[in-house]
Amino acid sequence: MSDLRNLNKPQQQAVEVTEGPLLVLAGAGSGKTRVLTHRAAYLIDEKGVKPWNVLCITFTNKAAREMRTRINDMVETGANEVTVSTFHSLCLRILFKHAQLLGYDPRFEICDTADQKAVMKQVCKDLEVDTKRFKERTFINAISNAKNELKSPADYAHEAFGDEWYEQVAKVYDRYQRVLKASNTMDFDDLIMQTVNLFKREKEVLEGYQDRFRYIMVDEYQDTNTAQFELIKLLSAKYRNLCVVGDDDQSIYRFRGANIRNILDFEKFYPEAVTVRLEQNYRSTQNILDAANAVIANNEGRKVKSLWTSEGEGDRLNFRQLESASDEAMFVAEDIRAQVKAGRFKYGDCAILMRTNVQSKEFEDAFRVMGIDYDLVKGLRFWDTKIIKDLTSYMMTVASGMNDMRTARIINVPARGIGAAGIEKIRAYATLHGLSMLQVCHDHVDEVPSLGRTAKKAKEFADMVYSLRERSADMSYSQLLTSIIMDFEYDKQMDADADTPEKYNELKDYVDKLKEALDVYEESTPEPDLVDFMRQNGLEGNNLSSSAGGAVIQRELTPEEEEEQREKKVLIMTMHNAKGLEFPNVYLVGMEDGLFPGFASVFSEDEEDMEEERRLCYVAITRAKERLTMVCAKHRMINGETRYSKTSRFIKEIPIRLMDMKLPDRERGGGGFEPEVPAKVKAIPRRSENVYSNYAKAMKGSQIGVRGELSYGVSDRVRHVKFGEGTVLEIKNGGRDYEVTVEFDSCGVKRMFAGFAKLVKV
DNA sequence: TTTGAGCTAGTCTTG
DNA sequence: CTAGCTCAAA
Repeated sequence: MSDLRNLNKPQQQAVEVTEGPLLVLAGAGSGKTRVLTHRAAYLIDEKGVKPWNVLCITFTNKAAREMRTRINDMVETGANEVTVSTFHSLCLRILFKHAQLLGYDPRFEICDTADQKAVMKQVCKDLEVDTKRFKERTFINAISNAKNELKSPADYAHEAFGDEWYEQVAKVYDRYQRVLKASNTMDFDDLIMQTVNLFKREKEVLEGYQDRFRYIMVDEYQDTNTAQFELIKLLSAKYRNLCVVGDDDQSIYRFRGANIRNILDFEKFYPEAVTVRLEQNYRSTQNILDAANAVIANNEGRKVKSLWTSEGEGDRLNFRQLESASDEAMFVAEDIRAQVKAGRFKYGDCAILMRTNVQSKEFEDAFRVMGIDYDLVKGLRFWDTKIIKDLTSYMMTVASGMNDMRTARIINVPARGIGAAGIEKIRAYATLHGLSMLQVCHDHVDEVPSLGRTAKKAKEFADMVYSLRERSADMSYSQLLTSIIMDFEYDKQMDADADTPEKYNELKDYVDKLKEALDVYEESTPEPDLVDFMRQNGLEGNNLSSSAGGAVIQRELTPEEEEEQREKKVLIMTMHNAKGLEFPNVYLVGMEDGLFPGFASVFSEDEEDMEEERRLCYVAITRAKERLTMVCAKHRMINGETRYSKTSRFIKEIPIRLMDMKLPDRERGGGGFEPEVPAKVKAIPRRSENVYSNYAKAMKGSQIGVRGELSYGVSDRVRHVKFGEGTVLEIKNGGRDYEVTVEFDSCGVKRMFAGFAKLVKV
């Protein structure tokens, strides 16, 4: 049960304010999950709130699971009655019950990312959109943004004001939405938007849920978008017991619709709101926190917070500039090995955090060379994998064949002579006659005009489906899957998809994983149903990692596996992926202007872009518990050309007193790699003046194209590797580098930094 | 219809 | 550089 003595003062306050709106500004590592779980327990055990009146909303399944177990551990009775759910699965459950009111069949399916793409392709073709000019991907993003802003196709068209692009999006959006509805499907954004629509339209339904969820808590509130904000606003409108927990400094998902104003303006929306700040950090040393505080203090739009710990200063932060990207990786690998040898950290205590995924390659190579086990956390999700999508589509087609999206996906996988043109003809005939594509293939192929040879192939395919359907009556789902792979020769496809033996094994692992998931589902569900299985799992975003051994494991592990991983494996992941995690020994890599902060934010007019990047830096720094090392390279290959970069401005925002230029104590292990550092740097004792001068030297070494080094001036002719020849219009001293404006003969005026552009006078 | 050569574009990413 | 996709030849 909840014991408030385990909490610090602000934490206690956050737990005890149970009535009315409450904003908890929870800095990184300040124990917000603790507060949330204690709060749930306090409501139920102390305030006598019924468990089923409590709702906890999170963003990720992982967070929901964690919250669930912790609430179960803490709440004395009825913990299972507390609703702990992600936004999407909450909405899914609500829509499930009231789909008819919105004109959907209650057995609607979820359209995931891959399905979206297929639909969009179709839509663009139907509307004869020039996909060279307007990319499918861009439309999908635009539609997603529109839905996150609760804009209907009509709203969108209304706001287009004759702008060609917006007009185009409005048309595509409208068509896309019709296709989804016709196939009784909702995409992820629909789940939220349609629930909001439902609540706005059906007052009694809304009131039912308001009475059900009298106490609402929202985690990671800074990541909410407009639709989610609206949803919460509606749900909490009657009782106004809304507790939101978040950290505006950790808002790093603007690019996918998160609206930081939701948290910044919370007190404006709810004037009676109580605000609690959690600033005591239980994760990192004071030096790490000071660095994080110093960096984030450069942001304008934020609620001022300052993290502190009672645990002491700890080590200073390490910074090193290496020559190239591979040197950077080798340096990190060597440093990790030295730390492990010294007995200070285990491999599993170490994490490499990078800005972009492409940076991982060098580190993988370095770790492989040094024989260090690692895990690369990929953004790829299990249910989004081609093979899983194929196999589940097969299963659904064999089971019912009602969903043309799924049938179309696999009808020619592996290739069996039914090409795109043939599929279109079958689809057209099916829509015309209100049949499914599978029915057409089975019963009406000869009526489809000009199918030619394809007709026979399509019939054969349908016959196989029907034959397996009959035999499948007393098969388990996993047996059905095995039969599918045999009957439809899917192993041929696996061969085609895998160019290496490792890849092939990976695919086989996926098949086994799917079988396992099917078995588990079937055994634990009284009335197993494939649509239900798909719906549940479609929302589960298990991330995958791939490791040196080629084995594939899911990110969510059993405790034993997790323990093993902690011991043995260095983790490589993006900074975004690291949010919410913590590691004793952290490496921030690629700390270069143009990489982190990224290109776009450096050149952006919008100051907010740089601020978001800085928040990401804040998130990255605060992942470290004990030791933080930041590294960068003077040059690296980006998009096929060598790019020279200056040290990240974020490094320069960290006070020098927190930095340590000392080299790590490395035992010579015969790795054959000697970092390129002047010998005298190693010998210098750790005195601050010297630290400063080394620091300054390191900084200076990174200055490419400083004053006086430009070989050209205004109105000179210059050559650029990519853009060709042009005339220099303007040279501006941007402080750290020159900003050069050039009019290129072939592609017009471009503005660039001299250090990046490598312009040559001609 | 299939396959492979050539072109293009290139943050981050939950459900 | 390289992954992913389009288009042209077989």
